[in-house]
Amino acid sequence: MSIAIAADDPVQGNRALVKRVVDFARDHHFQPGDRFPAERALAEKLGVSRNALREALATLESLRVVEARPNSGVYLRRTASESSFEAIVLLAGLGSEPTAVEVRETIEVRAPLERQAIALACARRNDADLAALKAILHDTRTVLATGGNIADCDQAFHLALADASHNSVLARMLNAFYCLTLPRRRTFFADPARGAASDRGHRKIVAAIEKRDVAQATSLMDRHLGNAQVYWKEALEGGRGGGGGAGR
Amino acid sequence: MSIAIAADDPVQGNRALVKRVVDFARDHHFQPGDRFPAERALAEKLGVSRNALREALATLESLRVVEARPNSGVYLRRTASESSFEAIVLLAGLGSEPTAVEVRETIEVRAPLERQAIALACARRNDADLAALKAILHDTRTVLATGGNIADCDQAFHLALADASHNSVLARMLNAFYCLTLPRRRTFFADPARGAASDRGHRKIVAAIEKRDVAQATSLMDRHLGNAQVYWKEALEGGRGGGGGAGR
DNA sequence: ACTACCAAATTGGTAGGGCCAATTCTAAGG
DNA sequence: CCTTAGAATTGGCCCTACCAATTTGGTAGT
Repeated sequence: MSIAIAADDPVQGNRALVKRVVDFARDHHFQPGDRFPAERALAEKLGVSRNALREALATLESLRVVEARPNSGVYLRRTASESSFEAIVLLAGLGSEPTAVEVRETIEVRAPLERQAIALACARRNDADLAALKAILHDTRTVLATGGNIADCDQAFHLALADASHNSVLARMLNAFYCLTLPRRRTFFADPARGAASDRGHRKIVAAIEKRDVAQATSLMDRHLGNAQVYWKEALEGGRGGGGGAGR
Repeated sequence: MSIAIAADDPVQGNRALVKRVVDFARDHHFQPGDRFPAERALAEKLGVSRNALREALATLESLRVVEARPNSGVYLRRTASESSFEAIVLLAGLGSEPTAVEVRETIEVRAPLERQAIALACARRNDADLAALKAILHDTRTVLATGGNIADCDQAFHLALADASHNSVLARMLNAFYCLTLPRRRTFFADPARGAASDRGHRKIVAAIEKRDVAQATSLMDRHLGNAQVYWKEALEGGRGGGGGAGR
């Protein structure tokens, strides 16, 4: 597939510092609008130079997580309405588990996008797209036959699907959403039954895309996303640690 | 309304430097994967300190526009598939006009999100949401009566609509999309006829939301977005400068 | 007691210096 | 021609210093 995965490289360098700054806010029970210590003080407290801290703050500011007011201070934004969408992905990749509300909201956004992607894929997919999808299905079968974990295959499939929509913005966003649930996905697919079920769903979807049957394809995708919703609901209501869902 | 608008503050401080770095890449006809000059050299060429440049690069890296490889250099990413969604908004705010492809792709992503937002709004809107929407409609009428520009009212309306979905992720993303077309919107609404037409559409949508009529509301929204598509198509095909569309 | 005003401290923004570790390039040596 | 050791390059990081704007505190005048 053509899209490089984020997952392990979101600002890999100062990634750690960015996380520490976020942790600082969390550990101090920051409320939206709260002010961080002065850069000099915070840098000393974190044991880094002011330059390094400022680069981390520049990152957080570009993600709209914080706001730096000249001659005043650095303030935590009202994340609910002001912070960047990518910030959620970043924070998720940083280790902060998403809350139940974030998961619900994310699913509500992802669902119509997946629906749109598959609709566009039906209309625009070319032979190369189809071949790529089928190749991934073949790989998946091989992995399943040996009892392996199909997490990588699943990711490849969804990326190929997003590519087939021939909309790079859409592909990017779906990729971001996918990465959001990456940590749980491998655990999820540890159960071979889930892998097999996922594979069956994928095959039906590819068949619908091959026939360019939009109605059938979107219907199948809706069912898939419904499953994802169920999994997440169980995982979150059932105590957060159940190794549960990362829908397909 | 509750959401603060991005528009004029995306990293206001080093915003200018970020733009200059992007411009540098553009002016030098950078291709994806191309390497920037060394930080020291680039800082001198841009007439800024290395620290300031590094903060700008940290911003661009967090937006996945560039990638810094230690002991190697800073490289331009394959923006089509690797750069952040927010990067488009940033670059748009920086003055770079979106390309026709970007506009098409953006509309294709925005449409299902608006659809989802209005569906959720029908299900979850409370009296306060409805009151906010109606208050905006009232303001709009006042502005229209005096022949003013309803760009601000339009923005307030869409923000209130996004808020009524009670999904902050969705609201954030729609806000970002809205900001993408902000520059053209005021020009668009300079024509009072367009403002009046937009207002009529808004009123129908509010009525549908009040009745919690999902089918009616989404249908109305689809029609609106269809208009938007037409406007953009005209604006882009008709020579890019037509003062055209920022369709609601 | 209240106000007006000025100076000191604070703060983010920026500059420029330096050192390190890893990579890459280069040239000497086999 | 290949190997290898050293030099140059590069991003990552730290440190000090200065600036402009704001905030803060006290002081003098009414």
